[in-house]
Amino acid sequence: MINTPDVAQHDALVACCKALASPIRMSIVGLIHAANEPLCACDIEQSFDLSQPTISHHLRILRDAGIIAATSRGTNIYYHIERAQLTALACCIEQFAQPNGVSA
Amino acid sequence: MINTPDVAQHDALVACCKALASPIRMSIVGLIHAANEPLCACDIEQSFDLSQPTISHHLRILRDAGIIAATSRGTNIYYHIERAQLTALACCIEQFAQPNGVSA
DNA sequence: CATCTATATTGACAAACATCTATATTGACA
DNA sequence: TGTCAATATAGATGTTTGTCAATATAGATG
Repeated sequence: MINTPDVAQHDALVACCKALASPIRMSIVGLIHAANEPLCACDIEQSFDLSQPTISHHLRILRDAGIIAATSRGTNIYYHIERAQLTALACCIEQFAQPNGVSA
Repeated sequence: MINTPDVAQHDALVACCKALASPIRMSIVGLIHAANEPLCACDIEQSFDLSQPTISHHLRILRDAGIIAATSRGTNIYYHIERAQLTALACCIEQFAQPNGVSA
């Protein structure tokens, strides 16, 4: 979650941007969003022309940033979007678009 | 501006995130926002313990992503935030936080 | 328990990035 | 025009990132 004090917030903000700063990871998020339901890693892998470990790596980065979360069922691992985190990120960015000193 | 067709929008989105995916660049944006007025490069340089060319480099990346814009006056170059771009970015991210198929 | 499937981890390597020093450009002004 | 101040560009170098092949782990099932 992005809402903590100054420095930590700044770091989390950067971490989220970093996680989304890749065409592949942005596409993964778009894919899960478009699916409107959790997707398992194998579904995601099939959408890209990249090796399984590479996708696994990108999923971990998104997970570490708190942008997606995982739920296991049997041998499958399903990923869903962490809405609160993305909303918080969007708010932080929107702040920069507002004149300073304006609360809303 | 982020609002164009699919692929271009995706790329612009990634480009913006990439530009913000650095503690220094995020701080630069925060600095300009906090100042509430355009800041010239020399002001920005003084806030960091980095060489002038390095800051210049980061400013260019932010500018190329459309997040800030420059205005020259004399020998100084003043940077301000491109609010529309950041708002567009925030909206795109917020979309991912919303269930798919919901327009508002 | 042996084996299969799904996913993660490790190690290696190339590409991209951040930083510096040195140098170039541009505008102001004596 | 010569010089100074502000900024940008170029080239070199260490660090980080993306990728793959190989291997490990964990759950399901014969």
